[in-house]
Amino acid sequence: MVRGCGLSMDSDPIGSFFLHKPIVLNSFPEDTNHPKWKLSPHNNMDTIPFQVNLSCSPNNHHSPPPPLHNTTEMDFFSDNTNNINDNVSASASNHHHSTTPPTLEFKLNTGLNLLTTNTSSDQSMVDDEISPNSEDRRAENKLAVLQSELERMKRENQKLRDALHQVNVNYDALQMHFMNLMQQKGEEVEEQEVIGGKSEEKKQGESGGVLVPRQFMDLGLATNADTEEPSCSTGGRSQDRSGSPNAEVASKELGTSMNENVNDEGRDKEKKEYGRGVESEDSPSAHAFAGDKVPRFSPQKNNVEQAEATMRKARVSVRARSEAPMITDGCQWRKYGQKMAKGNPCPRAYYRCTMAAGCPVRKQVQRCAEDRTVLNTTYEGNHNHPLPPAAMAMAQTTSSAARMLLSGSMSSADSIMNANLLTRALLPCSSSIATISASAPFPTVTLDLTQSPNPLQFPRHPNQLQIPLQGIPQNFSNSPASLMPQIFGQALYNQSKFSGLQMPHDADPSQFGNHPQQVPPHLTDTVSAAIAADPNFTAALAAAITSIIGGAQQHNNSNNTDNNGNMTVSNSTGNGNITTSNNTNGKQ
DNA sequence: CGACTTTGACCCGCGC
DNA sequence: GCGCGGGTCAAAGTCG
Repeated sequence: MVRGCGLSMDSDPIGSFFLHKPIVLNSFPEDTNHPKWKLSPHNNMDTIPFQVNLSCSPNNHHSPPPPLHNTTEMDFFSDNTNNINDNVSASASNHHHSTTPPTLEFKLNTGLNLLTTNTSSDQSMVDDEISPNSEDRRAENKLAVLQSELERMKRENQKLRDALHQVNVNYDALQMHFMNLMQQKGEEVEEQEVIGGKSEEKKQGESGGVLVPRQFMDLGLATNADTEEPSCSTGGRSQDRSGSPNAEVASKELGTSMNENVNDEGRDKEKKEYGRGVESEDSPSAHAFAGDKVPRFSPQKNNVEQAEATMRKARVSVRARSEAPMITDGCQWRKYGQKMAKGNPCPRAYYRCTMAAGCPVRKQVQRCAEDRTVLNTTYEGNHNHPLPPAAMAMAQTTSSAARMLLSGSMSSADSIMNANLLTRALLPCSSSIATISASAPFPTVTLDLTQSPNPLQFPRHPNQLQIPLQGIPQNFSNSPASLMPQIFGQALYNQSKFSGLQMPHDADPSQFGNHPQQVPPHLTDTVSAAIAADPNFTAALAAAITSIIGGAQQHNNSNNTDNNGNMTVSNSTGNGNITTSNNTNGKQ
């Protein structure tokens, strides 16, 4: 889900991401109790649109929402609000008797002008006790106070920018969430139209299914997604199918028999690559079941399974500079092998995700032969468990982009179309390019986060189209941007979910009957067209990708925000490139 | 003692 | 059929 800001993203996803706390550029003590500082329990659009929950300080991204009226939720107010009266009195007295250094003034809320205006009594007292240079000293004090105030305001401004950035992130995440919900809604309607009462038995199983935490499953479901329904916290739907043990058992049983119709090569290959130890999660039988209950249209069915198999082979590759042996991506990994790969003196390490039993996600880590500082991490598979919250904002926000990008994995025409979509999505804020390759053995998304001033430095396929991203942090090793693989891993799942894009348009609609994740082609085409036609969406998408990565970077890097609230990363010397290589010629 | 890493062996696909 | 390379397994070792 979306990090920080205490935003209630699950409720009122569209209207309420605006700010819970107002941005006020001064911090007079009286403001701390001003109604405009009170958190709005609901997103009241009547409130000033610039309300920001400033609990989203760079160091507080993962903190729970602060309680209402909590004066400490803005750290830069804490100094002023907690002991404001003490500070005022103490400072006032200090300044009557000495030339207090400006450092003490940082804790003084000078909005009261305590040091610059004297009452008649004060003036008389000062005049009685200090030297004739008191006027000069007062002027100096005033100057110091103003300077300190200026500094404080600068800090406040920076924090407000950060908060605004976070709000933008939340907005983008919500927008993506909304898009996903809309797509799923359409999918659901379409499914009902297609299968009619065919799923009655299944629905009974769903109703009695076990509620499985699927808060993040919409993007993170593994290949058992064919029997489980991913959703974006859509409540009932999220538990539909997903937690249904009946459906899962049925899928295994039927899949076993159905699998007999699958070509041996594909089956064996899948079992080899995904079946070991995780048969229940990722068995080809489950996918076989997903297609239909009755074997028919065998060639089309093979196409479906081939598409799904290809999607399961889809990979996400990340190039990043890191001195660490492995980038931190928020997941737990266990090394299960290491090999010397040909053409690279550096060994390739093999890891599998251990965050959940049977998670099929694996990754390979290998240093670049040309540049040992570059770590090449390749992810494969999709998580079958909720991802860390920090990863979910990016996951939800970028999933659609990756989905569009990847949805052309089977069709060169679709590849071009989706590349264009993503390009359109990113170009509004970037001068970058996208890449699509037809020569990779399987669909691969490559995210190049190395500090290459020249995006063409690294070898690419000649038929690649490049989409550099704006604001991708270049120092990847400790950056939450390293969570990007999860995004694309999730997106790969979504891609498989939308593998209907690759299905023949004349395919038997009943094939979708028991494969709720698959959307009939015309629906996804419609959705894609709608997305592509919406400049707001594309702009938001581009901003989301940029700002989320940059926002995550806040933990480790100093970020800057321009006057428009756009995040820039301090080390943005290079370009973050997304390279996708879609196999259009690979074996099917 | 459990989790994790290391590392040699094994399996499989592919090209010749 | 054979060799090569990629990927995985699993026993042994290591670590906290």
